[in-house]
Amino acid sequence: MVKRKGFATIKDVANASGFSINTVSRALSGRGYVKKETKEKIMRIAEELGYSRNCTASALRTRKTHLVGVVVVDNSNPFYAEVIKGIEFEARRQGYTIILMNTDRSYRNEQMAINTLIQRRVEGLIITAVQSKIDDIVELVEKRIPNVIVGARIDNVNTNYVCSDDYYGGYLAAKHLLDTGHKNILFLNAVRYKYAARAREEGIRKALRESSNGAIVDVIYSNEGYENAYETFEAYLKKKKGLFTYDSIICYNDVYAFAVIRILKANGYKIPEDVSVVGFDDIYFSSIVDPPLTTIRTDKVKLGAEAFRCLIKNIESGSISQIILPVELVLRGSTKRRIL
Amino acid sequence: MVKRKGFATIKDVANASGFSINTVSRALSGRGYVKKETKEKIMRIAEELGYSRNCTASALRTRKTHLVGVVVVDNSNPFYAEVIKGIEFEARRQGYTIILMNTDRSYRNEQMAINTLIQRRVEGLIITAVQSKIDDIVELVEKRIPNVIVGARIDNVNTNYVCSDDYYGGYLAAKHLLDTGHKNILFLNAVRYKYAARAREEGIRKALRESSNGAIVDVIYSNEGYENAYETFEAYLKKKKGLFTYDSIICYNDVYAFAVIRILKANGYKIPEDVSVVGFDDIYFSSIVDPPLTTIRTDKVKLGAEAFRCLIKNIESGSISQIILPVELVLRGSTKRRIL
DNA sequence: TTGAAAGCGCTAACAT
DNA sequence: ATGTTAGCGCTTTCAA
Repeated sequence: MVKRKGFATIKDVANASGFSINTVSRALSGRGYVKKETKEKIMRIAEELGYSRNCTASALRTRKTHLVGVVVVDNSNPFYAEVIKGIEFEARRQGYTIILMNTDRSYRNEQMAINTLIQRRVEGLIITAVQSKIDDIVELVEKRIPNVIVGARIDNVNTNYVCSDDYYGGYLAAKHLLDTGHKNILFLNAVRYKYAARAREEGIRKALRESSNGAIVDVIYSNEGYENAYETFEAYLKKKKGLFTYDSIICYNDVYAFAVIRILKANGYKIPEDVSVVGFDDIYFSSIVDPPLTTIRTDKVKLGAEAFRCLIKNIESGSISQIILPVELVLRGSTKRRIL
Repeated sequence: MVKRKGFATIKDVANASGFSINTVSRALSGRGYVKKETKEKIMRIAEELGYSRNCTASALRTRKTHLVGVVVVDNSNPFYAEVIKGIEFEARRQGYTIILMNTDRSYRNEQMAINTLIQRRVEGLIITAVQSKIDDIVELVEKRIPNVIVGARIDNVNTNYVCSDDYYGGYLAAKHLLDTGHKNILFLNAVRYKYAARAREEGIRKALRESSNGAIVDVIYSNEGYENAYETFEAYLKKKKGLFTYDSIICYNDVYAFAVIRILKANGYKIPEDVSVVGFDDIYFSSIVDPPLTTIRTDKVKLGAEAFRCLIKNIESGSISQIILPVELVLRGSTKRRIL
């Protein structure tokens, strides 16, 4: 504690204990042989001096930062928030630490974030952003920087991904509505360049093809976020002069569903008596709102934890994992049990 | 790109360009004089070689990691999520990067997190956890590790904090109810060791003292989280045999309010006709639920951004900031406009 | 079982 | 305007 500034170093501990720097290093880092007594003495003195291992230094030497970069659009989005929770939990469990960066939906920010993280020598990246272009991912793969994409399949690039079974989710949502007698479905989808948007739509169409009871589905598209969904659906209703001819709506995600329910209620429609509403994701609040939302659940925390595990596997063995997690239909109050 | 592994270093760039390591360093880091042409040439070659600055190395040398540690209970909690968003945004703007760690409400995890972050030589810590004991904070101050507490005042320790005006928030909430004719208020508070819980309760009591119209307030306490609040309030109602004699409830936060509304509805009470409900925080979903929640708003993103700025100020000048951000009453559908 | 020496990639003095 | 040298704190051969 005599040094002018900062923490004691192994050198300080070496001087104070009479052993060499090397011996101290081995004692404190745990690798290499050190006599038990020696080790104990060194540990004690380190404690006394307030020694704290300098990760920066050891990372430089060993080329292992035990750091993982996490890039998301917005950490406060309830979906991403839970994914991050899963990543952080698993990372901590395995002795890693995560650096979090938001992109605020800007492609440029995404690039800068990736760059920053590489300069910090993270051992890998978990990315949930992927703004339209996949060039950056290709570049990561070329640079041999381990990475995992969360929430989307990227079939033309050979890299890791973890996503939920969006296709089957769409299928389940539509099937439920059809099975309970709904005939006119509106799908308020996200914009089409998103993988999940396409997959969910296809799943829905499949269910319709199978049912062959004359039911129909129409699709409209909205940018993401409550506000955008709200605007889109409100404009749609206005165009139709408030006349809503569908008996059910599937929404791209739960937040879209909240917007839709709000607007429908404001226009005098009862949920689910007049219109059944199905969401996607089952975010935390979906069970709390009134009526509780019927939705396609996907385990977001698991999505994150799984993504981290893939990353580590990729770092350690170079193997590529492409994982699709199961989804399930959660029946709640926003859909009618049976029509007629 | 000839090296067996990893990125090109300034040494590689030096060799390839014919300049010395030092010149390359100055050219690429931007500090120190370099002739314009030289700089351009070096930049070009660095680009060609796929050079990427190694932050680990420069951090070791300069003792500046430009890293900030963020410790929260749970990043997926909507309140903390927005605080984190504010921190991350401001940090990124100022060239810093954040390391995120959850404590899962465990004091032990909190200690381990702080330890890990110190070993990584973060330049400061932003902590929103503070599980009962403040010993850790005291220790940080003693170790001269800059830190900012978010969401609580710690008066007996001389360190930075940023919180919202909980006392006035409580006052506002109660005053609103009293002004609109409510006479019997129940306050579903969090456990008392939380600073915010005590402050809000005191604010409420102040409003009652001022009004002197015979109104009363009773207080019950619940651990945090939707589930806990749900259980507590349900048990309370059951004890009262479903008979609820209050005309209004103030809840420790919005999530508590959601639980309360859910239970009251289930017991046949109409909100706000039978019971007015006020929350705290104004999290994102409070405007979306039905009825939209009257609540005391605090700018959570700003809370985070402000916390980061305090931290930097503390790092750079050693000055201590203790900031209390204003709150405001947001009137929505969960409270009656006037009784009688 | 311990120590000496070299070096990870970078920057800061100091010299030229 | 550029180069030389030393060293941040740690780990890793290689010796002893």
